[in-house]
Amino acid sequence: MRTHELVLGWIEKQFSDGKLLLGGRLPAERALAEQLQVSRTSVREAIRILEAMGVVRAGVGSGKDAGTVVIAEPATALGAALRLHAATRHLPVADIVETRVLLESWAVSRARPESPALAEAAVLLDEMDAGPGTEEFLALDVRFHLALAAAAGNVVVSAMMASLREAIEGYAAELTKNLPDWDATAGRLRAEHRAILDAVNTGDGGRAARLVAAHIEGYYREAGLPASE
Amino acid sequence: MRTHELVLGWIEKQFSDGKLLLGGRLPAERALAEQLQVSRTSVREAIRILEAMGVVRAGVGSGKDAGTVVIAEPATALGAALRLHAATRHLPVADIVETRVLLESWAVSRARPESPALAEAAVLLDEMDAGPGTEEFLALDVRFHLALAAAAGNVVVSAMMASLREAIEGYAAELTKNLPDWDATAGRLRAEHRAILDAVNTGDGGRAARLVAAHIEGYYREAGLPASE
DNA sequence: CTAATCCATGTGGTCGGACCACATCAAGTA
DNA sequence: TACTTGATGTGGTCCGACCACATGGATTAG
Repeated sequence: MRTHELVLGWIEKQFSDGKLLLGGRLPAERALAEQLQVSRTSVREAIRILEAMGVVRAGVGSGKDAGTVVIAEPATALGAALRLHAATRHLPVADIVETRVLLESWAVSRARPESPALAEAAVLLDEMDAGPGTEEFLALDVRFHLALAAAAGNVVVSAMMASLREAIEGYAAELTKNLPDWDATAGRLRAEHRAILDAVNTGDGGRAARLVAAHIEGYYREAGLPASE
Repeated sequence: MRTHELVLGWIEKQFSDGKLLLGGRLPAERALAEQLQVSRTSVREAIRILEAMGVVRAGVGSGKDAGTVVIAEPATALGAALRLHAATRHLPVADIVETRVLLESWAVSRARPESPALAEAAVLLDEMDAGPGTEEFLALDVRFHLALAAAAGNVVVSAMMASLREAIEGYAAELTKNLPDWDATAGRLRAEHRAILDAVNTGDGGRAARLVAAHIEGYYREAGLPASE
């Protein structure tokens, strides 16, 4: 077993033993190296992996944001992984979109009308009505869909949705350029958003699921989603 | 921007430009360091991340399996990420199980009866009838469910399912110890497997989805899935 | 006494060099 | 011909050094 894997195992054990909590700090790299009797290099490689996994964040300097602190951002890891594999052309974009439809349909069908995330979603829709630019509109769109997903109360599904979105973010931005009339599309999207949110708020999960599936698939179809290879 | 991120970006660009294909090799660490005018340390940190993401595999020595070669194992990355976050108690096991039910139900409802993966699944069921030990039974069970998922033809869903399974693998193994009568449970699971595969083979996706959901939820309920915190 | 300045301290980030273990392959040898 | 041996190239590990940065206390100017 390689040395950095040993370090990784030690740190993971600290996690499962509850000795490292969210917001807590790992020992300093030099201290950890001495404690585990390994080189600082190996400690750093382990920390690099944890950082890529969205489990810790490394900060220089001293004080508040310094040191290596424990965070909880699973979407970071999933997003980076999907993005990399998409870059290698081994994850068909069509599969990613299909998975997004699957997860999001489920999420809205399970969303609880009393969830505070829905109130946030409503605010986002108002902002989208205020006539933002294309880029801003898309950013709000992402947040709206994530808020919808959050209302289902399953953090795994939320993280996966966020990561799918991140993985095809650049791709989606490219697609908007294929649209014949952005203003018309934006108007349609806004209306569909209202309908989806309304269905969720009235507790009609089935209708919300159908609407959101049509919403996503319709968008990619209009923008010219290429056939899978 | 940190140096290893620069290296990461360069390599990712090679991917998206199609200059690095599956089975291909990255330049040697020392060569890459010189080419990008960075230290070998930074190159190694970037490679460590790619390795954790399931994008490359590093091998020592020379010849066939040596060097850093490009692979495509997205499930590795997703699984490791979920496992780590589960260890930090920030991913409720209940959410993971729920997501597994969601993905697997969808997969079997979409499975194509003519898929070769189903034939493989049938073989696995025969092996499970041959009376393997508990550990072996569980290993076959994993492969059976993955084969079912593969029949849906969506690699993203397959990868996510595999990773969910990996994340709670140790946990599931613990659960079996809670079972009052393993032989009885194993017999029931085998019967349920047959019913699921039969539903898929006859093209009854709806029934297959209901069966698989009940199959998974029933197992965790029997084994005493703790309430989410 | 107050306020600004300066510096000691500790953190991660980067670098270059060295050595090791390993696997292969070619040259040399029995 | 068959075996041995060494050269070569790969990743794995370690060490020591220096840098940039942020803080906090000591020092100094007002």
